Amino acid sequence: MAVTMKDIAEITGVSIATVDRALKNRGRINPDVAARIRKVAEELNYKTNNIAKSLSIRNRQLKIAIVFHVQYSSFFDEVEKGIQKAQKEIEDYGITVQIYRSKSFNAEDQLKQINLALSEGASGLILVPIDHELIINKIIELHNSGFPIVFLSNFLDIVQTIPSVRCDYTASGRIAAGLIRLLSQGQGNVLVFSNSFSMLGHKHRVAGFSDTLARFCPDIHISSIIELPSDIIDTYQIVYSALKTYPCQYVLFSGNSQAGLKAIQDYSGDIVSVFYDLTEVTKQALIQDQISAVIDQTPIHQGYRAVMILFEHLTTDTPLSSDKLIGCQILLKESF
Amino acid sequence: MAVTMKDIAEITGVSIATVDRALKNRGRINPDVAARIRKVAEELNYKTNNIAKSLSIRNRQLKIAIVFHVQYSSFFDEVEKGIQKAQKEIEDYGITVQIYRSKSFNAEDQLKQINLALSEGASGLILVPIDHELIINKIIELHNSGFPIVFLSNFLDIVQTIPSVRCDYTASGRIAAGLIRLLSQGQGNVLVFSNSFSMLGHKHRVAGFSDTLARFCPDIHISSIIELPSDIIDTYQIVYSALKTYPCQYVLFSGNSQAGLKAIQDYSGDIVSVFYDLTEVTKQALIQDQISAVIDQTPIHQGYRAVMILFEHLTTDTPLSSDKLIGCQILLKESF
DNA sequence: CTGTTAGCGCGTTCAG
DNA sequence: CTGAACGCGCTAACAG
Repeated sequence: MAVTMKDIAEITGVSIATVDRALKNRGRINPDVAARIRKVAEELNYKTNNIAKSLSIRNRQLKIAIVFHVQYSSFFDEVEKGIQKAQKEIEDYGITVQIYRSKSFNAEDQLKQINLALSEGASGLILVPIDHELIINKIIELHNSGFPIVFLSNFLDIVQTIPSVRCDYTASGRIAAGLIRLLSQGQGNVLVFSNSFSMLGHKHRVAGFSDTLARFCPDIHISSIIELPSDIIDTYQIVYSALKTYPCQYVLFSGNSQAGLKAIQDYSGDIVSVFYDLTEVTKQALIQDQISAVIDQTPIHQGYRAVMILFEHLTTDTPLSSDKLIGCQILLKESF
Repeated sequence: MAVTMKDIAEITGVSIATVDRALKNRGRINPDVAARIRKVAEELNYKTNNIAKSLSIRNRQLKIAIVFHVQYSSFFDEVEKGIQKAQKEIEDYGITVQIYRSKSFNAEDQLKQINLALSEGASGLILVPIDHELIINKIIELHNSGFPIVFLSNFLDIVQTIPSVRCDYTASGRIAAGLIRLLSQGQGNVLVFSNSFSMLGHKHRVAGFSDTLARFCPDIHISSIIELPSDIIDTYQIVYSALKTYPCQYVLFSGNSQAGLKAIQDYSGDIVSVFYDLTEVTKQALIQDQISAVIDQTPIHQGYRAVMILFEHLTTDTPLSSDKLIGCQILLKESF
């Protein structure tokens, strides 16, 4: 049996409340008896029982707010599934989870959503931060006041002390390089498409890709790196013309996969491609041999982890510290 | 706020104890009031709060016993890490976890360990079952008496109603086929090594592999399928001589990786290989380009899930039903 | 500075 | 057949 506060109270001959004060540093206690209690607790290896604790603190009405940076995205739709899974697991603890969505990449609106969440009693924030002064300032303000924040899928290198639950972007770039290596037998030209570099992770990913290629495959050349917009039509046109401009046998694609896929098909060259992110579109393309591999960032897992980390922090005394990097997965048509 | 038994008691004008009897079918209750209570509970969407429940039932001293089929294996060493992770998560619920190990593939000893576990008060059993009459009979006996059992990493097709937490073996075979397809450009001979077919999963895996190859890659031929013993020296010799006997460019290997790797190196042909299971040995081989890819069955995850499933069953009223298939992962040297 | 008490939601006696 | 009362381990408000 694990040792309880009651045990310690009996041993030290004080009341449970005093043990509580000593162990949780709630002040108003004689330093000597506090020290004695702490010593006994240490010796007996006392650990607070978090499930009992949570039962008791449920009247605090803890609330986790999640603020997205867009109204909709297929990726964040999956993230949300993970959030819901976590929500179910923690609802018995009396903790509420609510999602707020800002207009796409609109910093002012995201700020508004953050404030809304706060006014609605959020006790912690999970945020897909837009890289903008307004947001950064707000984050710093909250963070300095001790308000718990967790970044999700994205991060800001300005605020290093806030943990971020996201894909290991560099690793996902490396793995893409590995796949291109296998597919190409070490020779040829790759054309790289990436979505917005205003999302820091995408920069890291491309860097991971090109560094690894340079290291292991000196005979594979990157014919160009093209940054993609969020608009689907624009994406199509940019991809299509890039394919004409930069001849290549291989494509690494991250962006709107529907547009990318269509452009590659319309171009009708002999192209072997690796896409990021599993969606119905990429899955079907994989199965139909239009894509050779998909690298998935397991968005469900990301959403789940983010909520659970904040939950643990709010409910126990786990500090919110380092980034939680989520591994990514290689998928082939045989994976289904 | 979620609705509690107290709420229902107040609404229906009975005591909490009566609500309890009605909702948990504990008998000794007037059918009419029971029906009324159940109706209200239904309407209010009452769900029992499992964390409160667990606090209350902790004096039952629930104990999860895990019985392995070997004393040691690198794979089950990883499985154990997952078990320990789960153990930490559930210790606040007052649940004990204990591991028993039988002598390698020794059914009599495994039976002894099972009985030991039971005599030491196990309330549920996680088992890596040895495919032997002694074990099967014991399992059936326990299962029929309603004792909760979960299979781990292995399964027996005789006892279909016992859930099994394990790799999706067929899928892992398919994925191997996919990797060989990519590596070979669809042409060549593969030599397949598998560990004992007395473990049912291995049969399924090879079937998944050859079926998929036949379907997608008619020009890749399986030169032979070799069953491997557990002894490391024997493995080495069998692999070595198989390589001489069956010329091939590709190898799919599941077994003692140290022996397999050494045999392939000593043979010194030009062989591209895919290995199952990530260990320090296969990881290093991957990094040093001796192996092209590793398919990992995420043993940690398996151990973790098995414990959590049994935990949930014991602590809530989740039925123990269908198999939980764990996906496997493709690893390249760029994955590290 | 310290102890008593109530309560979180549920399970379980023990009276009635 | 039903209800009051206690306990699981911890927090918190209130006396003292």
